[in-house]
Amino acid sequence: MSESTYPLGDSVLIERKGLRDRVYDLVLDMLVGQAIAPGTRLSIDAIARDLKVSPTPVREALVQLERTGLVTREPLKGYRVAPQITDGQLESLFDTRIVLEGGAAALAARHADALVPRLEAALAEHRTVTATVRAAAATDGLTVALLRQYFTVDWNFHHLIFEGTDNPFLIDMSEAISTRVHRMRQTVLSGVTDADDAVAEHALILDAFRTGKPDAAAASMRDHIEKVRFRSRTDAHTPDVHVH
Amino acid sequence: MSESTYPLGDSVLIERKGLRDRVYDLVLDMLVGQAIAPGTRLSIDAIARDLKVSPTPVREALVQLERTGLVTREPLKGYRVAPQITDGQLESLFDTRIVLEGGAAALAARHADALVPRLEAALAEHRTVTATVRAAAATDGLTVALLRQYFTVDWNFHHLIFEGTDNPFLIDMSEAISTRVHRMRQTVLSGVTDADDAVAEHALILDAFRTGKPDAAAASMRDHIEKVRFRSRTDAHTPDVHVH
DNA sequence: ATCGAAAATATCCTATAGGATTAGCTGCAG
DNA sequence: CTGCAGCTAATCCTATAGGATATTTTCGAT
Repeated sequence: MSESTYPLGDSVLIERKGLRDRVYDLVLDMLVGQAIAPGTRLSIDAIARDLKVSPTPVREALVQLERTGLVTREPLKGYRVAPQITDGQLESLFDTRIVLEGGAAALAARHADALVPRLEAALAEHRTVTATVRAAAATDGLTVALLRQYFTVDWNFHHLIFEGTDNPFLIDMSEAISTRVHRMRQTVLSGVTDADDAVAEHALILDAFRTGKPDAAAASMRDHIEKVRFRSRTDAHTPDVHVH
Repeated sequence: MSESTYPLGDSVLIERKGLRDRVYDLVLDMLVGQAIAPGTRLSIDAIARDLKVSPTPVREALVQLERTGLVTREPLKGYRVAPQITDGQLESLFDTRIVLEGGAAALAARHADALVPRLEAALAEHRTVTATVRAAAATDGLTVALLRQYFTVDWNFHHLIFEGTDNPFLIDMSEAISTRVHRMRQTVLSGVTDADDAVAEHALILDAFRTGKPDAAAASMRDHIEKVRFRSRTDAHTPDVHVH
């Protein structure tokens, strides 16, 4: 038994990617989803009990999480949620983004013809969600889920450019950046007031890609990130927006 | 007890960084040290028996190794040594290095005054080891240890520039690059015939840093890596150099 | 002789138990 | 009331055992 006789074994086939990855996804969602206080202890046994698995896969997932910078580890003392990003680290993060995403834009411009349609679709979705967010903010119906959706479509534009490079190393590094950017947004809470600016700047980047010139694409990207940096600085210490 | 009364407790304090990191270092040395055939299975139990530890720390070390790209993993099938780098991946690696190290050079130029002395020392060491390698090659006394030493001092120059940025994210990414570059050198076996070229180009980079201009530093670094790429292309499929 | 199938081996994956260490709390002295 | 010693409890780390799966070997049929 256990041939392909019973085609309804799909549900168990989905499970066939190891417990480790499922635990990883769940803990990651928990970390980027709801803002958890930095320094909170992440007990291996407690997580294992909650998820009804043994500590071993939890341990492996945390090792993987550690390399993303979301959790920190002290030997013999356990894992903790990484401390809030400092102002200095924020500047370093933007410097890194300018280097990485600027270079990625230049490389992706080689395949501009294949990339432009995707960017257009992503930008259209970005516009739509931005309008929804504005309407919700006006009627005081801004939900956390809607915020997350906005962050996703915003980052999706940047991610497409990384994928456009067709460079596995750069794509891998983009994910390392992604987790940090998400974490930054939890604390800064910007990126909602400047939604229109972001859309406009993304449109400029798209125009640059339409020209097919690598330098233009890189310059527009660097310009965009530099402006995001500036807006983040000013919005850094303003009180949070009210969210339902 | 356990105050600073007994200062001889240092030896046990060295051990106090957990088995996982020690296993990681050992396996990493094994992978970058002696060239292991790609696709070789890395049995968790076998490694655990060899190192006289339980499988758990081995498992964690392999998860960490997986993110460096040195080993691959298939769920329910185990770990293997990552396949040899392909020509396309090699080009991608050089593209990534140009983006990352070019940007790092521009950022490190901010602290050029503190960085230049270190680069001078590293370059001097690079020169010394290069002379030793040349002499050894002439007398047919080229050892693997000497080769490793050369690779180390060569990369040390690049690593200093990353550290000069004082940017934790870029430094972290530099280590991700480092393992790939080491692995590439195992297969390409270049970097020994062009030792003099490398030293000369590093000297040019140092000169650029002396001017303190970020653009000059970045340009010299990109130029260097581009030349390394070109030399790697030509040397890619030449027979191996005889090494004792 | 070659191809296919089935059994045996080795390996991974998960679960549970025990020793060692650390964090938190209670109680007492100053 | 404050500070410190000592104890309790929770946690991490390591080790071992059992079930499930993949790979290899062997045997038999064409």
